[in-house]
Amino acid sequence: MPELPEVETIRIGLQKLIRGKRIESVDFDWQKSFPNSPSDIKQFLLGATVLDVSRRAKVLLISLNSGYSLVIHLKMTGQLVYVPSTQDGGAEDRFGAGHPNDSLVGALPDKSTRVTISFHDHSKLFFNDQRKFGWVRLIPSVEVPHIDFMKRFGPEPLEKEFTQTIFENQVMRRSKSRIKSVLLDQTVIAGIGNIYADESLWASKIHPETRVQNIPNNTLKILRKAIIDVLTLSIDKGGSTNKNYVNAEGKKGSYMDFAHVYNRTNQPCDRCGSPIKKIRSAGRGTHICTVCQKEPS
DNA sequence: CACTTGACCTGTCCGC
DNA sequence: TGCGGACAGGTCAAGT
Repeated sequence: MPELPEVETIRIGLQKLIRGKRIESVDFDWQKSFPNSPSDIKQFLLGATVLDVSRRAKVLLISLNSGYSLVIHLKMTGQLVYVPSTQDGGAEDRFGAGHPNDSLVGALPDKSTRVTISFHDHSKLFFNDQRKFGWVRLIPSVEVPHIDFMKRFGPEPLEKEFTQTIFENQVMRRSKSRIKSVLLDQTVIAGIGNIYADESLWASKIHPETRVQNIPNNTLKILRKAIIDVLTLSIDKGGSTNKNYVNAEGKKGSYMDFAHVYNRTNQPCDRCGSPIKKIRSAGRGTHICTVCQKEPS
C-alpha cells in the first residue's frame, strides 16, 4: 500500500476537501471492503458530517459527528479520490487542462471502485482498490484507539515521541532479527513499508540482513535520522507513485524521482556508482548497493 | 523464537 | 499473439 507518506498526503488533501461535508449516500461494490451492517451504516454514517481526518501508522481515520469514525486501510492498491461536484469543476476540468501527466485515474467510478461516498453538495469520495485487500470500517470513535491493531502500533516516526532512546528500545525488542524485517514491523515503528525501509537502510549504509544486535549505536543514530529524513522528504514530494498510488485529488507523487535504491535495479548507486542489486529479504524484494551496504559477516 | 509460506485479489510484465 | 509463472507498496495466520 501506500506507506506513511502516501497516507499522510491523502490525509492532508482530504482534510482540506471533505471536512464539514455531510454524507448523503454510500454505495458498495465489494462487501468485504466495507463489512458493517446496512443498519449501522444507515444509523451512523448517512447524514453524518465529517469533523476531522487523521492518521495513525498507515491507517486513515475520518471522524464523524455521529460519534463514529470511518477507519480505512488502503493495503497494497487502495486509493481515496475526491471528485468535486460538476458545478465547481468536475472530472473533465480536473483531468483535462493543466496537469495532463500527473493523474492516473480517469472518470470515476471505474472497475476498481469498491465504495462510493456521496456528499450533500454532490461531490464524491471514491475508494478504489484493484486487489481488494483494503477495507473501510465504521467504528465508534471512542473505541478506535482501543482496537487491537491500533494499540499495538509502535511510535509515529515523525512525532516527538520518536526519540533516539525510544527507537533503540523498540528495535532492541527484536535484537536477534534482521533489520529490514524489524523496520517493516508496525509494532516497532509505525508506518514504514518496503520502499522507505530500503531507502533508510541505503542512507545509513546498513545491509538489510544485518542482525539488530550487531548494529553499533552510532549507526542506529544515523538510521533514526535517515528514517525521519526519508519520510519527511517523501511527504514533501507528495509520496511515491510506483504503480498506482494517487493522492486525494487523483494525482501522483514524485518521491520516486528522488529514490536512491527502490526500483533502481542495475542503475548506478548515487554514492559510489556501482549497480544497485535486488535481493530478497524478509520475504520482500529488497534493493541495495552491495558496495555501500556491506553484507554482515 | 525467528523466519518462511500461504492467503487475501487483480493486473502486468517477462520469457518461451 | 498466447500462455504460464513471477511479482507487486500490506498484514495476518499457520507451519518449520
